[in-house]
Amino acid sequence: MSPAPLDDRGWSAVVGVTAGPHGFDLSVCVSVALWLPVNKQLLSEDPPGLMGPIIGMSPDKKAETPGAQEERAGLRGVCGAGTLPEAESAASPRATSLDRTGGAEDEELTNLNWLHENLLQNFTLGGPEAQPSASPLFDIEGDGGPTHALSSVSSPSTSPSSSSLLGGQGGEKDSLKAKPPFSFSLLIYMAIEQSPSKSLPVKDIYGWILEHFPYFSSAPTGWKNSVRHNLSLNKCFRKVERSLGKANGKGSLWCVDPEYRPNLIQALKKQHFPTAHAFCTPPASPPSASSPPRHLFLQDQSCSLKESDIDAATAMMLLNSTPGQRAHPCDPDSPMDLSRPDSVLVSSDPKQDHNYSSAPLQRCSSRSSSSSLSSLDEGGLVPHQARRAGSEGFHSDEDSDLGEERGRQARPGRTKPAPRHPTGPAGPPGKKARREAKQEVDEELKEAAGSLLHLAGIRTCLELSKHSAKSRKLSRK
DNA sequence: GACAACGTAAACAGCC
DNA sequence: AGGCTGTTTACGTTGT
Repeated sequence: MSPAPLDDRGWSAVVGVTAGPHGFDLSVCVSVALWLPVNKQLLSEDPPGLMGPIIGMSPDKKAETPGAQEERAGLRGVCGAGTLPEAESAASPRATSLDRTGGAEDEELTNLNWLHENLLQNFTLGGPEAQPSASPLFDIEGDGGPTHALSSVSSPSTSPSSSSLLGGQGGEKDSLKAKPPFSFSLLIYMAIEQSPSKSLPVKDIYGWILEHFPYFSSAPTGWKNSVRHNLSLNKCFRKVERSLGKANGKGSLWCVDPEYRPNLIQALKKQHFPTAHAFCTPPASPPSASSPPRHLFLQDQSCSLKESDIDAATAMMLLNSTPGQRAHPCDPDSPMDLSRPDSVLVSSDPKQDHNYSSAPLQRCSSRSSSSSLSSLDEGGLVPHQARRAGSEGFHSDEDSDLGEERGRQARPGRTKPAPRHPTGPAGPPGKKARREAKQEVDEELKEAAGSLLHLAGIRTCLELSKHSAKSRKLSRK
């Protein structure tokens, strides 16, 4: 099914991919820019019209006031301490240009100027200097303060700017209240990823969400329940005990299970891309003169990019967490250890998203259709370790302290191993020529993906795969 | 229609 | 006692 350019709430995403000078060379300009409503019509409507699915929420429910911000300040200190590694060392309190654009009014809902000026730097796949503490999505500020892209743009306290993130002028007041196009798990993921220590107490997660998605400030309190529900149920998130004797020790810290991060990344990717296509065809209301730079949109050349290219590019972007840059409380060894095959696997299987209980199996069942990276999977890169039989909750074979601690149980009906349909080189017998051609294509894809990874300084077992592919090639000769 | 993902609500227990 | 946190169950909606 082809995705609608915009969802029913008028949200869309901006995903920029600029092919480098060498075609597949996407070394730099892969940018993603969150989301924003571009449907002016929708935005100009009254809130109920804008809210879409959430209309159904009972309006009588008590609105939550965003009071978590001051709490957040207090909690920040907690995050980096205790059982968690000191990850904030790289914190570099700096005010991005976003801060300065707080009062800027966007003339157009589709004016992506703010995006260009404020966010792109943070989202580009530039060199290491570009992202001191890169996150799959954001330029995570070390101090987790309101200096990062999103918060500075959308902080309700600072702003009109939030409206710019949410769509700019005019109906911003309404758009502010628009439900973000992210699932709770993704919101949580983003919150956690943006924290200096890559872990947050629930309260901070609330705070982050409130800060960046003001919609929730006026939403019924049920969303908090949903957040907790997600944290508890979603295997992507792990609970990390606070250090003993810590003041404010109520509750635990939550972090993203590195093993499941690819799933979340994948989910994020999926959440962006369908709508991203909207930008292939210019929106109804064309960007103003101060449109974002060429590389912001797919348009032109980018439109001609194969989806696989885009996928690969996205993966590159999302994986823009150079090894060693971040410490992860849950997995100090490798926050996003790109040397681990499972860390780079981003499949296009919708079932692989992230949720609840089937993630590990889902990963195994990566169905690679068009994604270059997925072709890695085909290339035998599905990590053996990911193929855990009956993996429920956190696997017993990994850091048992946490795994046992949570004792997540199987959700009946939630754990159905998706059948894996390998589409690898094995083709119909007797069609030697076609088979070889297919293998050639596969190998080209692998090499292309490898180039991408190489450009990002990522070494994965793809190279091994390449080697083996070449070996196979040689052995065939 | 089945299924999965997701959202929401609610009950409950434990802790502070 | 009340609020917060965490877990669990249930159900509805939506998309595939």
